[in-house]
Amino acid sequence: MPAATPPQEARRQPARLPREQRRSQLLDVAGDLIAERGLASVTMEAVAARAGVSKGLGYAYFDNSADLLVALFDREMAALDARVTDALVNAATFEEKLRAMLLAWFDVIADRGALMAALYVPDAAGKLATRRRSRSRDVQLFWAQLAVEELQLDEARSETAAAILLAGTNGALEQWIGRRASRYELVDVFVTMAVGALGALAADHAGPDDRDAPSR
Amino acid sequence: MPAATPPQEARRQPARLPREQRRSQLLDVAGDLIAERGLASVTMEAVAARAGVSKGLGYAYFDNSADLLVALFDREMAALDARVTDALVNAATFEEKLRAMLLAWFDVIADRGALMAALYVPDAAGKLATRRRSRSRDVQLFWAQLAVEELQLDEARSETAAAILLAGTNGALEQWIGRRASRYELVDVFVTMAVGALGALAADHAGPDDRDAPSR
Amino acid sequence: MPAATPPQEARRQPARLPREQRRSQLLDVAGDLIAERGLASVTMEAVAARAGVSKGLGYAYFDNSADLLVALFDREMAALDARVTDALVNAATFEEKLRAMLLAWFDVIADRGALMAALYVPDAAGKLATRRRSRSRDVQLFWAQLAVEELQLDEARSETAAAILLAGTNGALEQWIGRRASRYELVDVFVTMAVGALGALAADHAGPDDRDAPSR
Amino acid sequence: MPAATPPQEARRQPARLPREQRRSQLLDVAGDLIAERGLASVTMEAVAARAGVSKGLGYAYFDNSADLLVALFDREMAALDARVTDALVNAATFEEKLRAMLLAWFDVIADRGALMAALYVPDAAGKLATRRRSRSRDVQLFWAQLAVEELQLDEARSETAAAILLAGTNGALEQWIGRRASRYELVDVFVTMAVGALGALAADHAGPDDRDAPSR
DNA sequence: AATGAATGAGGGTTCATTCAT
DNA sequence: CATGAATGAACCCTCATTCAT
Repeated sequence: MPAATPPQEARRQPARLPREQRRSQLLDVAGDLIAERGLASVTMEAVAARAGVSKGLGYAYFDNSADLLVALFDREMAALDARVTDALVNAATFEEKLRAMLLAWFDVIADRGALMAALYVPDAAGKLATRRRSRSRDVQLFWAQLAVEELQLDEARSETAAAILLAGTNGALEQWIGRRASRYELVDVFVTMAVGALGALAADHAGPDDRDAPSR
Repeated sequence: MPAATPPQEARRQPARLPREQRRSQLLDVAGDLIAERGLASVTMEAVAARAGVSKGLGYAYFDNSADLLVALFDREMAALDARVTDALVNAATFEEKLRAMLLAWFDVIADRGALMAALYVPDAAGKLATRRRSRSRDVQLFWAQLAVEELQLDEARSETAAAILLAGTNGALEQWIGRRASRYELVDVFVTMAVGALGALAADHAGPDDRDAPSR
Repeated sequence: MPAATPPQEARRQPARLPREQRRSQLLDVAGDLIAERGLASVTMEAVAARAGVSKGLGYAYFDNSADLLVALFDREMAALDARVTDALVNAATFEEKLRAMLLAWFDVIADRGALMAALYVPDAAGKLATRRRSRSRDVQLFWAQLAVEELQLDEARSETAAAILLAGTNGALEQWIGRRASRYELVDVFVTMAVGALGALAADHAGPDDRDAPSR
Repeated sequence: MPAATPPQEARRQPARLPREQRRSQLLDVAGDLIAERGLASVTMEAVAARAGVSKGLGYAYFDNSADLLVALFDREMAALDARVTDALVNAATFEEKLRAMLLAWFDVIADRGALMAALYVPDAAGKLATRRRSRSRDVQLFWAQLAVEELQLDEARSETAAAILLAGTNGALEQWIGRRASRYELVDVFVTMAVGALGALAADHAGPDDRDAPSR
């Protein structure tokens, strides 16, 4: 956009800012952009314009645009983890933990909705995708471990089960976003299903030991 | 190596092709690109280059790259549906159907692997996303209906459950792609979990009629 | 435009056509396009599509798109000339001739309005502009000659006067198109002005013979 | 001549330029292009190439080529207006004003010749045409008003007369450009004609009150 | 720490035109 | 006479990124 662009957005903060504050402001702006216009709208140029700083400044804080995205992802996920960790403190049983985690998760989505959705969704491209995958794996292992400890599942199946359940939360999320069920209904159904599923798995495991034979 | 630049890509076919064949070739090429470098790598230019045709030719077949993607999605999903439909013919119980569908699905993935993964994964942008969402909803309703009929779940929870389970298949898929489990193990685990989950849901529903009280 | 374009416009005439008829049809189509969407919309592709023939066919009739435009211009101008010539037959005085010509001209514009306007307007580019200029010069000389004969103006000034008056008709045309005056009012005003202007010129010429001296 | 390709165009100035200066340079270049190769030759790319800057730079100054053209038009017309306004200061009678304006106008054309011609000529397309039309209307109304005040013409006919005379100046211009008459001859002829034309109109108006009867 | 001019690559799109069939 | 696949040039536009100040 050429000639005489008057400042059209909020979040202007022209003057010199201490490093951390400026960095944080840029991330905020990127987050707003994502929430409003999607991941693809996060260009260094757009972020700078909206932050009211010059085009080049972003590069003093992030090596390139992919890095900016990764930094934002890390910040948001750290916040999410903090909430989940908090929620887990008071949960005793596996079911309670599951429920607590889901509620915490839904809380964060309710707060930073579109942003989280955009960040959390897999799309295979770039550094962000790599980071996301690595995080997903961590979360998956955390839950797999929990299932091993609390439900005595074997490790391999526990991991698979965790992957499936975690992916399943996306389904719940979509139902929620599509306004087809309330947050509490969803958590109830999900927890019931998860407990049922893991129970069945534990039972199956205890039973017929011929996992590679006849039945298949 | 001097002079004579060798043909750098397969699939070169500079000659005149009948319309349908060229169209199909362009879709193939787009599929290859997706599988190798992700959705975002499908530009009209890249497709043309790889197909060994001129930049402009693609526009004689697709209005733009979004349309090309939708066309590819439709083609691949039609193939998937055909296989799944075949598989369901010989399945009697719900569990058998589930297993049949999953196996058919994995078969297709085994064939067209990364492509399917990339196409099937949710992201936020463009016509493809719309198309995908609409399809997902259809599939979800199909399974929800099945659950209602065969397991006597109520409709609302059945829908939610279908959404969760369908999303869960993505988890299984990732495990498989990450080579962390075999196709058959995954299907076993998934079916066991699904049956357990739906059973728990049916039981829960039949039981305590106070969906908003004590036990929760 | 790709895939399955159904015939959306009239003037289809698929089968083999005698040469002159096809040529004429293509010119008609080009004329329609100009009238509806302006000169720039006349591309070989658009003409072919609207005529319901294949893209390449136009080149069997016109060497290139500029030639097509010139051919159309010639055809339309020939029609205009025929009308004007007709109108002049019954006009005796210079004033009558002027009036007759203007009315004939307005008639044609009323008929083929937008097309004539687009064709007749100078825009400096390409063969069409050249042709238009050459025609304008011819018309100008015709009227200059008339003024010399009937009003005894000297040739040089007569030519200039003709150029000015002819250009002036564009002003009248714009007034008409802008609906700011009726055709008859415009002709009246124009004829009055033209006669007054030429009379003043004749008088001036007769008078002070010092065309390059004091008064200036 | 071997090696060392010489700088092929003047106006190269690769270095960093203050914003206004660069903008102005780009307009200059566009003007040159128009004068030499017509309106249609003004593409963002051609302007950049000729200015010796990169393809994208133009977009930092103008949204697109249509905007660039409008900016150029505005700049040139402002210069023209300034000259005409100057010239009018010392003119007392209508005839003197007319003459002053014409001379000022011819002066500007002599300076920026082909450019003005190309910009001032009506064509059908885009923002430039809109701008030009609006300006033409303003100029027309200015002269119409003058004629009303000084020659007691009625408003409606005065407007029409102004439109015709203004358009007529294009004819004079063409004569000049075609080197068929000198600037002073043209102004003389034009002024004589204009005064004669308006006089005739005033007389006609005063005379027969039956504008829609016998004589026609 | 910050600006803002400038580059250059990448992708989009349209058409005139050619040519094998 | 007619089709329609294919090319290639010319434009359009957006950004990541660099760099002198």
